[in-house]
Amino acid sequence: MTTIKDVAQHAHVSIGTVSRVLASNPTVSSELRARVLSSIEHLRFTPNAIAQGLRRNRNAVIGLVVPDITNPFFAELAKFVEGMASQIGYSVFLANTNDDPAVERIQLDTLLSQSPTGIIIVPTTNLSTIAWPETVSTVVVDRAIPGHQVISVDHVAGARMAAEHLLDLGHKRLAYISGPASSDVAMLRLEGFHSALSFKNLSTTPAILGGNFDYQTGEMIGNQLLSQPFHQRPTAIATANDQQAIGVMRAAADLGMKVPADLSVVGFDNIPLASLVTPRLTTVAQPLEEIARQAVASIIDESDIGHLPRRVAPTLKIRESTTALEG
Amino acid sequence: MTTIKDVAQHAHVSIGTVSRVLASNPTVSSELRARVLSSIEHLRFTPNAIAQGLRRNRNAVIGLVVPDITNPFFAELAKFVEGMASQIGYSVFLANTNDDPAVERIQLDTLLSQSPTGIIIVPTTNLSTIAWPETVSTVVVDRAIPGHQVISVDHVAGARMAAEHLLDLGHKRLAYISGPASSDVAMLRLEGFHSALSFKNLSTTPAILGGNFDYQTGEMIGNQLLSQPFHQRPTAIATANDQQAIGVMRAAADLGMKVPADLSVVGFDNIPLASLVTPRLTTVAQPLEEIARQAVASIIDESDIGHLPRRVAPTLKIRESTTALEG
DNA sequence: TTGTAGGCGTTATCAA
DNA sequence: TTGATAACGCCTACAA
Repeated sequence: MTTIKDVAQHAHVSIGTVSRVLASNPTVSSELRARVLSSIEHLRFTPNAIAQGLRRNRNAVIGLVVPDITNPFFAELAKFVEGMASQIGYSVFLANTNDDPAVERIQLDTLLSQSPTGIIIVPTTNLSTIAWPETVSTVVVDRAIPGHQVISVDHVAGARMAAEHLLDLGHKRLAYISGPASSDVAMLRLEGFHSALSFKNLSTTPAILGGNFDYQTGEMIGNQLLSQPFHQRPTAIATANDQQAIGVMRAAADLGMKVPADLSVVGFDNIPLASLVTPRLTTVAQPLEEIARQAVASIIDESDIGHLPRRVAPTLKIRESTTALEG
Repeated sequence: MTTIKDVAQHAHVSIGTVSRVLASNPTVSSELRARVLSSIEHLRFTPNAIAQGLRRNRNAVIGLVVPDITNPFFAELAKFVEGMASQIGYSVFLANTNDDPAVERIQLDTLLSQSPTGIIIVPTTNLSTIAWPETVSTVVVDRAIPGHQVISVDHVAGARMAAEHLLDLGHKRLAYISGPASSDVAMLRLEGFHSALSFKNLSTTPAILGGNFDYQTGEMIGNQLLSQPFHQRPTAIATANDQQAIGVMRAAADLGMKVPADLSVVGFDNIPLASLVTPRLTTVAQPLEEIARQAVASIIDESDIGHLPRRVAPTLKIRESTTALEG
């Protein structure tokens, strides 16, 4: 392993000078700078990030903590975060919590022991018990945690858009599949759904059922909902995320129902898969790249110390899984 | 930030002693050990991984380099790797290469600057130009790279199983959608497909078409294949991975064809989605958890220095997308 | 403008 | 069995 010392010897300068050209310190003569640069090139020297980290008490690393990287939504977030981070020379730690607070604690502890520059987290708990070193900045995605920077879509507005879309299509018997009651996101989206309905007079109150943010929940509750007699079952179902929506479509297919002819379905998140299932899923899109961009930026850029919650606007992607109610 | 020094003061011992209890060094008296342990507890001390890394010239970190974390297959690999790593106190770096050799180089450079214990990589190039420090062990997944430990599924056997399944069902006009010719994996799977056919006498030679390992390729080539006149188009299509297979099913649906009645489809990988699409996809399953287990183990366990390629056996998951040829 | 030296938190070697 | 102390590779006052 070649060090700053080797470079110094090779260029016939002191290690201080090498360090300064590494830091682009302007106080070094162009002559020496050239010599050092060529030595660096010649020796294929890369500064030891560990040593830099120790010295600066801060490693060029960003921690990304998500409930489940297998969830396409988080995978995409990870892709964007990793892309932006590596562009500026940062590495990213990936940590899965499996939605388990105990695991989350441990993950954060080992992450913090690495002195990351910052941590981007989609938390499963309220984190209040964690001792955050002041040196590591954090960005919370999707959830509001007191004392931390927050970035997320406007969940309420998004769910409202979904519900309004269904209502505009003439649907009256709606159902909503929510996420776990312990999830702020689930509650916000549910609130959005409700707020849209409060403007209309519906002959029947919509069924609200909750579960997890996964395919299984969608399939199970969908099956339950759609197994009801014709005149009771919903003509449209909105869900708290795309996985659930796809599960619902799966259940509908298993029951011999056609989407959207027999049933309209709207999801949330716009995961890549949403545009690939049959029929293509109408859904509320999160501007994930923008979220990742802001998250990384606010970690790197220390000038940005305002703890204002940032809400980014969702957009409704109308595709094939929704249609106007017939007759 | 509390350090080993603080602990030493609090426990009225030297920092050497604290370091020794941290290392579970048996040469420390049980009395002092107890004092130190309680001080550690009391001060909520966690050793600084960066400092340890500098001293040991090796950080408790594993690098995971994949072409695209958005690919469910790699996402699942990441989940398993991360799970096993964090269980033993290791963190994992995630790096996306986008299948770009130049990006891969840069990613590896910044990764190596962090002195990881090892790197698990699904390479896009042959890596020969990279200078690997001897201190960081590597495991290559899916591809054989001279000089590196390799773990992968038996691609040839897997593709052969898929082809044989189709032949057993009576299909005669087969087509195969391959991956990029630059990919070893694609070539091995293609070879497996061919080897199965060589046993049978087919009235027509199967169409072999190549593209990328993604939905789009499957959809595009599928469309092309299925747009042919009835008596020319294939009755069964095998693909190089599940995304392509799902793309094919998408194309079939768009053309008004039913799977499996009008067309049988077999994928490869068994991504989570495979069992959720309609119809559920018949596919060749990779034992991903086992691959992850072996990869992590061979990085941590230095006794395991044999560079034997390890091939793990695939299994065929027969689901709903394949059926016997009618008439 | 350049060089020297102290220290970041830890481990490991050497005495005691 | 324990306590000093010298590195590990780098940055940054401080001197020159």
